[in-house]
Amino acid sequence: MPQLRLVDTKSSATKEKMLDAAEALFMEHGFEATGLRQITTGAGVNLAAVHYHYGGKEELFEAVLTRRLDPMNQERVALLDQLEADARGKPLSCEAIIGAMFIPALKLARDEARGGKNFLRLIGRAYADPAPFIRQFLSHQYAPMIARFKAAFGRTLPHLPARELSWRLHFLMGALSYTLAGTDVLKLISALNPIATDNDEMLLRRLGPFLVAGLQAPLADLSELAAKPKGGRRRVRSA
Amino acid sequence: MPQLRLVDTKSSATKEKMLDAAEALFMEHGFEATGLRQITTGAGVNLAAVHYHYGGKEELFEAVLTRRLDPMNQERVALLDQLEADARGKPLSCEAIIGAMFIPALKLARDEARGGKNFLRLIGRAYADPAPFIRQFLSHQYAPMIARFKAAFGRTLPHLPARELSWRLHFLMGALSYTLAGTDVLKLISALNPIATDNDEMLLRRLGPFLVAGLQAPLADLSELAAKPKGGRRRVRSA
DNA sequence: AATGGATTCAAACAAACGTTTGAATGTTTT
DNA sequence: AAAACATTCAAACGTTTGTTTGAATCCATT
Repeated sequence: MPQLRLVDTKSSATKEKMLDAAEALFMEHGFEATGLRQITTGAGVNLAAVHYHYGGKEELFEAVLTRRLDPMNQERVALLDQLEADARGKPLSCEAIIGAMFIPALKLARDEARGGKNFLRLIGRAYADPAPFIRQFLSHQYAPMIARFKAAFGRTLPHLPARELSWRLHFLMGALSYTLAGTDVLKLISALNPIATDNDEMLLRRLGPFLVAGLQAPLADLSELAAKPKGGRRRVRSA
Repeated sequence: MPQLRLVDTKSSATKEKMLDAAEALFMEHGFEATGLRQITTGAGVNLAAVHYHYGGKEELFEAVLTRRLDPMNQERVALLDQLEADARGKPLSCEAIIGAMFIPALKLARDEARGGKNFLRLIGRAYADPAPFIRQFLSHQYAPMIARFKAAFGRTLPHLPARELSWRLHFLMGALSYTLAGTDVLKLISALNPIATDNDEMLLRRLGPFLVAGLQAPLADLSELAAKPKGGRRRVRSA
């Protein structure tokens, strides 16, 4: 039997060097815009090492994502399990469930050694990527966690129809993903500049109430919203 | 003097054919993954026409976005102006302002001739793109509209501190962008499948209450959220 | 008909892409 | 020491990339 320790630690040396370099470059330029030569020279390894250790560029990208996403989602589910165990059958609060989703992500965003905010930006970008292999990978990666949290929200908000809950989770993921990614254009607009000065702890304090209120919102329809002024005055289509 | 009409209509023929083909391909594969040769053969024009008419790939991409975004954002602002004129000094409702943001986007999403949903997906993807020229272009394109809407929301929610409002607009844009883009991974997950059967009108009815409630949420802090169970039981860090 | 500017065309450009190869080197087992 | 395996290496593979060029073509004006 081979000495697994030594073999693994050595091969892992180059493998991890490539992961680190690939992560940094994917974060900065995205998947398509990053070349394998940038990665390998950045990692100080040979070009062919990518195919030897991972099989190709796509598999390397998946490995970059898996290294961070897998533990984070496991932590999310574990946190939720813990909360539910502590509650002993009683439904959790919205705040608690949101926290279980948010805190592991925030911890990752804070940890510069694990990619920090830029890694979440990379995920946010991957979400919007039309490449089939990325979409397939992400859905496979997130499916169990999402299902788990949907069930938890369902117990906390029993009055909410299932489809409505699906939508609100959809909106929640949107706001959360956008916020964590932190790449959106709003940051570049002068009117919203003060955002940059906030720290991460503040962020949850602001996003939390927003999401809780949204999840608990009444089901009232918005028919009046469709450009019909309340006063009954017809809108004039001026020439 | 040359007959501008004929010249313009002729050159516009190829220019627009390229815009159409580029739009479709950018929507399907993204900016980086789309080649100029795919675009020009798809449009039935010569490869060099891209550089002759636009100057390069990046400028063509900007032209694709401008053609749809410019009118949409103008319509948003015009709608808001109209609402405020009708209100005669009285602050608008949150629903009304959200509608002014949402309806022009929804109209674009519905119009298959103008790219439909896929075009909004393209925008959503551009938001997350790290390429400097894209980020610079989008911020320049959106800045006036965002500032205008922020002022409107500020009048409607005077109790909200300016920074808090910035954040909530940030969350709102996230949820809205995510929803309109419709590309996110949630759709691929079986637990959330029924989403696909909804129509667009329903969408605003669901997103509206969520956002309104979020915007009007109280400012309460979420200190208890930080993984501290209410019962006072210490969390055990099992080995 | 001839001139002039606008547009299209086929062809080639250098550079970068992901991937493959086969020999050289390193490391562990027989 | 020798054999067997794992890893690294430089080099080249064939494509594809965005861009450029210069001649050909079109069209309106002179």
